Amino acid sequence: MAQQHLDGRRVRGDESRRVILARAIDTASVDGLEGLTIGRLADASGHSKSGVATLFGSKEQLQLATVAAARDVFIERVVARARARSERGITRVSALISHWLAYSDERVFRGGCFFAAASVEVDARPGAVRDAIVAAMAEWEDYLTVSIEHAMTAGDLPDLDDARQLTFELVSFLEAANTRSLLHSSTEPYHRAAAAARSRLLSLGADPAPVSEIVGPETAR
Amino acid sequence: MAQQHLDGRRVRGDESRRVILARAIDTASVDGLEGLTIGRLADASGHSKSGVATLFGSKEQLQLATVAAARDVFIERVVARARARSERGITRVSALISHWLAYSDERVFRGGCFFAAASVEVDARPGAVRDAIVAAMAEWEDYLTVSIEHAMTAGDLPDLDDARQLTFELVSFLEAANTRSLLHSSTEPYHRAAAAARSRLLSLGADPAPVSEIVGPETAR
DNA sequence: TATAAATACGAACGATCGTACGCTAAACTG
DNA sequence: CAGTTTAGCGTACGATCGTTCGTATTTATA
Repeated sequence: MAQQHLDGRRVRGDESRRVILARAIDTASVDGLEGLTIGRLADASGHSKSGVATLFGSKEQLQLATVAAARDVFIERVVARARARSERGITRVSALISHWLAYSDERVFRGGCFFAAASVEVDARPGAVRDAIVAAMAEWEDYLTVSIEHAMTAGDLPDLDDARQLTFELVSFLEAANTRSLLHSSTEPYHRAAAAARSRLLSLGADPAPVSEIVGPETAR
Repeated sequence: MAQQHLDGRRVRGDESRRVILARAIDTASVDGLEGLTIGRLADASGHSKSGVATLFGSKEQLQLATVAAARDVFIERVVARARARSERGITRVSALISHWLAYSDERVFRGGCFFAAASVEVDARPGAVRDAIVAAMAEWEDYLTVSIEHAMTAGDLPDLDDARQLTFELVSFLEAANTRSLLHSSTEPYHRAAAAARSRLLSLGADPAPVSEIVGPETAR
């Protein structure tokens, strides 16, 4: 899997990149990917400006590395945790929703969901960065769609002809809650999103028990 | 209402501001309010850089004027048109949704809905610009909520204890459709949003006839 | 008619941006 | 051991940013 011979130079560089990217994902979630600047990242991480520039090559490559780092965090906080704590079926779908809300509410990124911010920033601007955001979001929505299809196969949900429609509706609630929580400095939107997702799944005849585990903040965990 | 004595100087300045702001709302919908620059607006509108600076005073005031100009466009394209073409009740609610989708789909702003872009940009950045965005969005959501309450009073919808919950769900669909249409250069998300809103209203027992008038692109109008 | 206000311009300011160049030190490769 | 690659720094470049200043022009006001 990993390289056989660890290159000490690359190890050092990877660690530097790791530290810098940890700052970058927070900064970008607040100021946007365009708001990332090499100079400020250098100051914040104790490197020189040209050092940061060397480590990433160009601003666009820095942005792409930031997207990749944010994707790792998202997968760990939402997908991996939901997988570890739920079985396939409606329970998994509920867990994905609940962990997404917790991920946004807990401000894993300082400016809320990184991809909610980035997708809106780049949606009208073609380029490699936009392509990376599109790919990451498609990955997430595909995973949620497959999870819904598993719930259908398990008989937890009726056989919808278009699981993607339900995915669209659920992620709509999640992203709207993220933005409104930030705009109004309130956790109420998370409760609204949880209630909306719950009632939508119940309207499809899902088992009320796992669906009721879609929770907003306060009671989350 | 208006001033009695028109000041010829102000008339000239207002016209200049009008032309500049027409560019600004399009630019901001693509590059964000922070992406607005006085120099580029000057070039695009045939004014000098210092001329634009004089007309607006500061960049923040330019951003605030841009938000106000975008609000005017939104009210005309969505609220005023829906009011003119529908009666109070579920018909009005459907019209608001349908006109919102058309407003986004027709790219009244080059980068899609101005407020969808701006709200996500400023949601984690306190300041006067964010306050203006919050106020404009609250105005819109309040209007939709009141329209829902009118539909309830008219008996078109059951008496929900919380009309704002339905508002949250509906605007979630609209904004998600806007972003996804831009990200994927597709009109499909508008059909998804229309279908989602339709089925949500039908699940509340609304009259299928006016609800079916919530339409995506192609068939819109 | 004198004064003030508003539009508009050119020029310049200090700051910050992304990038490039030259260089050193360390680590790997033949 | 010689040569190459990578990390990292200092410096400098041209571009663009928001803002300020001085000045001219037009219009309104006293």
